[in-house]
Amino acid sequence: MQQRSIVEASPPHPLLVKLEQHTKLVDVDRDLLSRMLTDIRTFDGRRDIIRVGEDPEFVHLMIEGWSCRYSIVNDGRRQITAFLMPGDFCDAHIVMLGKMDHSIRALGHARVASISRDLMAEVAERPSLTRALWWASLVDEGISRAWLANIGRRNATDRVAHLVCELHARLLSVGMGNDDSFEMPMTQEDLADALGLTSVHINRVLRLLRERGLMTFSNRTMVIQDVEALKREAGFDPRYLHLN
Amino acid sequence: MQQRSIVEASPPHPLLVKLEQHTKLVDVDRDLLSRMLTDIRTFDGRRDIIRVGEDPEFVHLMIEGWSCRYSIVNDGRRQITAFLMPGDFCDAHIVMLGKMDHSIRALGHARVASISRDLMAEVAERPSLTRALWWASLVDEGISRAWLANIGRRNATDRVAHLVCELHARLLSVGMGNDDSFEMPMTQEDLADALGLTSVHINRVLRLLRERGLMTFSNRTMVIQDVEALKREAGFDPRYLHLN
DNA sequence: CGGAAGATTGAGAGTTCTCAATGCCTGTGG
DNA sequence: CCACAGGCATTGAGAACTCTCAATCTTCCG
Repeated sequence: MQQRSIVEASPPHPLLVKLEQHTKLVDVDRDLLSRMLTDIRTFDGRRDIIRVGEDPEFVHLMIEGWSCRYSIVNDGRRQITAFLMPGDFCDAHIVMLGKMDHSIRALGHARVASISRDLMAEVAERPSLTRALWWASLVDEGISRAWLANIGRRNATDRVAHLVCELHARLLSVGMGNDDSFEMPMTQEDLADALGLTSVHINRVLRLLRERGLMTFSNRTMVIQDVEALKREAGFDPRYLHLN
Repeated sequence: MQQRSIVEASPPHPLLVKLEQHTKLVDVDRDLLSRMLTDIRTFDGRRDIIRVGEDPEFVHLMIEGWSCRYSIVNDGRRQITAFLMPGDFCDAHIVMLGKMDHSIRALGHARVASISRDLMAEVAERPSLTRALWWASLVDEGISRAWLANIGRRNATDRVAHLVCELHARLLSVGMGNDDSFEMPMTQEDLADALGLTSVHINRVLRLLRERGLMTFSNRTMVIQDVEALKREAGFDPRYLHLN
């Protein structure tokens, strides 16, 4: 019972919060999910979790901290195509596709669960979980499309604002972060590589947003001073996140 | 046998070619797939097949011609997030996600199959088909990431070159197009909206590529004069398409 | 304390955009 | 069969946004 109370005292795991938004899970499902969280590895800043071309033995799931998907284009420049936070799968697709077509790297301190293919097969037996994971994968696809619109059709300031709104909404949806601030281990260069800009320009844009009283980013902490104004600036419409 | 020879004379359906690349299908599967192709609607240029916010009764599948996914950002500008060709599903995800978070529009003359939810449920009963459709959806996700890298980290010329290489490879993979040319109903404005550029700039880039002897686009026909040089220019690495 | 990574700022260059005019092609109605 | 309208393509000129290069400052960590 002590164990139980400790469990109840700590907030529910982001993965659970996320999946239960749209799928009713029963105890069998929860047990299976908790077995996914047993084999956990720690990565410290800027180390690759998986590299392009690999066919990893395990499926990886973010437990704590952040990571990013990225690709290197031919001239050596990097594009970050997703930020992953607790509850996000790194490579559920690898079961189908074989080799990774991009890499995944930890940002700051991160803990990642390794899930054996056998266990994933067990998960696939349960329709409720299959549906839940499929749903999560489709939301990721929606996020990817939203990033395309962001990079393709917004100026630098609005891109930053939009990304911040998204990360804030996603954190809240897994029971993390705070009404008006959150921790974010990215460097300005990471933001640049995610938004199709340079770190120098990101720096100027952050200053502008700070001067306009919209948000402040320093010491790995994002403080949103005026949530509504920031959303308005970014043209942020959260429907693509398919939250409840 | 006459029937047979007619079937053999006409090229196999793009959807079959696509799915059989990675999944062994049996006759039951093929029958089911052919039942998906019975209810076909025709769309003529620039008409929406599905609109953002809708929860369509049918799932849509491209049979002939092209369409695009697109979103409108707050200031009215458009971002195309995917080009769909025969064999591509428009909205398989709608079964899970509910409302559309983007719209889909026909480009030029297009024929689209409407598939009832009942039939989709039947499809979902067959693991081979489920796997095949899931695989297709994951490839779409990979394409989306490749577009992010393209828009975020390549200059205008290389973006156009990369897109052309991709469309060419995808057409070949479903048994369409030609070794060095293909039909493409997009306007220069469509290309611009897909690549995060303006139509004026697309025009200049097309001229440049033409003058350099790499490719020519006119009268809705793309002619690739030097395939290898174009791939080199674009830094095109087709692994993200997961072809065999 | 020293070194390395990251943040900040300035100045000038470059790519892409905007605005605007013109040309081309196609389908339609007289 | 021709004139015309509308959509699309093409070109020029100047403006705007973002990049590059480079120096300096700050923070973090061993």
